[in-house]
Amino acid sequence: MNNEKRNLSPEHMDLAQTALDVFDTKFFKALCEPTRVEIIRKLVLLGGCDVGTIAEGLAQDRSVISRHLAVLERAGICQTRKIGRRVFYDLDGPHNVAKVATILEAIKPMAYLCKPFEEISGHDKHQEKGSRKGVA
Amino acid sequence: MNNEKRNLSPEHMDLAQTALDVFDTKFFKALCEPTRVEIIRKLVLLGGCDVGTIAEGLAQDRSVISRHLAVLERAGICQTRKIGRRVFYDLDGPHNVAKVATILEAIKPMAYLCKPFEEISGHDKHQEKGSRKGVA
DNA sequence: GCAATATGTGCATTTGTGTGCATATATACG
DNA sequence: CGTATATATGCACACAAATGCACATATTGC
Repeated sequence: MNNEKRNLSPEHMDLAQTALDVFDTKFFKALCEPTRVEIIRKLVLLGGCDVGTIAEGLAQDRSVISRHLAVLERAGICQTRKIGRRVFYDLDGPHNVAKVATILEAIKPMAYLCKPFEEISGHDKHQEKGSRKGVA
Repeated sequence: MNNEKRNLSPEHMDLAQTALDVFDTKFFKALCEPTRVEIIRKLVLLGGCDVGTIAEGLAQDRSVISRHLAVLERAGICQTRKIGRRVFYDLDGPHNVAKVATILEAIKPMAYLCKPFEEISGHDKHQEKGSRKGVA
């Protein structure tokens, strides 16, 4: 377990800090669930809908859809508006696009700072003999 | 549960199709885990490392880190190279940036196609009396 | 007021995931 | 060859998340 740090340049440190700050766990987690993705698809197609309409045709119980919608809202992916006894959910498109754009900007330096095995291939430590073939 | 679909324009259907096709569940899922994010941070800082070095200083057992690295690799986030008895993991920066860029391109139309409650506010159905205040 | 409808919540069950330990496998070293 | 080191895997356990049912709450319409 060698501990010599190689890439501790300001650029790398900034990338490690900035990039991972924008990794909104709640945002990613909300998008991991197949049912939630289906809900998003439906919202794209139908626009703002009440819970009953969204749950229509989906396999899960309305209460489950309601919970998923709450997750999406807490992640900032959609907004709600109560009209009478119904609660309408709608995607916050500008917010979602802005969030992904922010992430992209933050990780962009990774494209040239984290090229896989760029330095290790030319490195002179830890070479077990005859093992480094075709490194590049 | 009204079922009248409102936004079934070609643009919305294309968005629903294209955008959600690029929602790589494996990719998002890999980024949900705090430990995996820490691993990524370490890889940014140190560059390509063997498992032992990565696990150094982290709370979890090496075997756990090894598993997390396997998840990251299956998600395409990092690549591996075996050198001797060690396995080096390194971030695939170009791939990761390209993936996020693809997602951003796919969801961009959402910024103007999914403005929350744009149509519902002016819609004439489902108005329970006196409930729609300040819609906009 | 009461019945009907829409949504959210408590609870129990199931499923999935992270974790650590022990161990198997692979490679290096002597 | 055997021993030491590095990594991955099998297994068991803990904990979180998804699910469905029943029910509470809120609102409409009579």
